[in-house]
Amino acid sequence: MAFEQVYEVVGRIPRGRVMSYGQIAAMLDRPLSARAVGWAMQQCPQGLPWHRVVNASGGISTHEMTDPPGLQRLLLEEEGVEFSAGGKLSMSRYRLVPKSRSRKK
DNA sequence: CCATTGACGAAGA
DNA sequence: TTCTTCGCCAATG
Repeated sequence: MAFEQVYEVVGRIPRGRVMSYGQIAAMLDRPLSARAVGWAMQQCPQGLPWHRVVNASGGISTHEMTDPPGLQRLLLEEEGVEFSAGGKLSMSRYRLVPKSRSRKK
């Protein structure tokens, strides 16, 4: 699992759109490496739209140690992403679809 | 080299 | 719908 690839994919996520760790892993031919992707994000270099990466549930999984709590949500809302009452977003709506790069259905 | 942990995910209760 | 369990990858002790 080349973390560089992970960073590259994350960098391709357009504004107002998000991707799950598992989705990124699958994009790298490693559908079962979602956790490894998370590890890569833990060392995400600056200048990367890491806030566009959320878990498959559309929730925020960041930990306050490496990232201020609530920051990711604010950044996403800044891009027009609407969150549900549960602090989660409509993955089916904001999820970036590979190859097509359009919202699902 | 083996065991534990972690920004995950899908399935079962 | 929410919580728990198991599986997978990479890193660390």
